[in-house]
Amino acid sequence: MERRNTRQRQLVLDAVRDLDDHPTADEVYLRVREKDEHVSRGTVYRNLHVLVESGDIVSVKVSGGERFDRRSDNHAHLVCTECGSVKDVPAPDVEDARREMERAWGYADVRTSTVFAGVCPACQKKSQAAR
Amino acid sequence: MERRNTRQRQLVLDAVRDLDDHPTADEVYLRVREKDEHVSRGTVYRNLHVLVESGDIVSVKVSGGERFDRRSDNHAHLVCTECGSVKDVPAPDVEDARREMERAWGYADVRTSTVFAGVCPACQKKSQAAR
DNA sequence: ATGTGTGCAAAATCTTTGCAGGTTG
DNA sequence: CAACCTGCAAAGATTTTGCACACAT
Repeated sequence: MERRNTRQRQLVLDAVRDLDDHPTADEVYLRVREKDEHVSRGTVYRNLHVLVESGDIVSVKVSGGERFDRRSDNHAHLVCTECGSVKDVPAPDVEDARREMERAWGYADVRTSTVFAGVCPACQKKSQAAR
Repeated sequence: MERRNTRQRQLVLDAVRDLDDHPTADEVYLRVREKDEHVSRGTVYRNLHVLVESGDIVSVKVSGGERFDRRSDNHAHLVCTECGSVKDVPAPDVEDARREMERAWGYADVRTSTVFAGVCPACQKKSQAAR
């Protein structure tokens, strides 16, 4: 159960922090590889899980798959359903509701994730042009 | 672009509505197969996408993959990070924030998804017992 | 020392797609 | 009949895992 500090784990954490555009697992892998040719995909996946588990990073599920993000309680995500881009936005306050999950249903350690999904301005233009 | 009403599409829609425990694509497939042996996985996946696109059903992304749900604007989801169960809960009001996404960033057709994640009572007991 | 973590590659999942033929409106 | 849609199976994409060795504590 002890958590060790390996170079690879640090590289994965750094990669997620450096890439602040919500990278996919594979993008993290590629970034890590820039620093060290020998790190394997398996290691990156394993460490992403460990880091999410420990709360050092956050996993964001959107259409198109799983993305990772540096920890930050106070933002939500705004994703474009056309191009898949993910944008940080201020989080709405759902603290009351969150507490209610713990109180009313007895869940522990409840975390909140708010995702807004729509069509970004660029993609609106694009689909207009296509018409 | 015309939308046709095929037996298979109806079966998929019915399956999602019948299974009200937020089925995975594969669970929908299995359910459909109970009614008709010959429907293929490809067809189920294709129709799930079509139905999400048209708003007849909703896709819920949680740890562990994509789930589907009958349309229902006024609920959020409470998922257990241990067993993966998904529960419907009343949605917190984030309408102001949602509108702000459209106003401030120019996104169109913005939809909201709120997901709470924690450990359900049953899983809390389990991990206590394991100690 | 000891048990975590790693690299590698294979395996397991899960989802998409090409194609030939069937169906809907 | 002209789109659409389907079944099948193969291909793609993504993630997990077994194993032997390496390394942090």
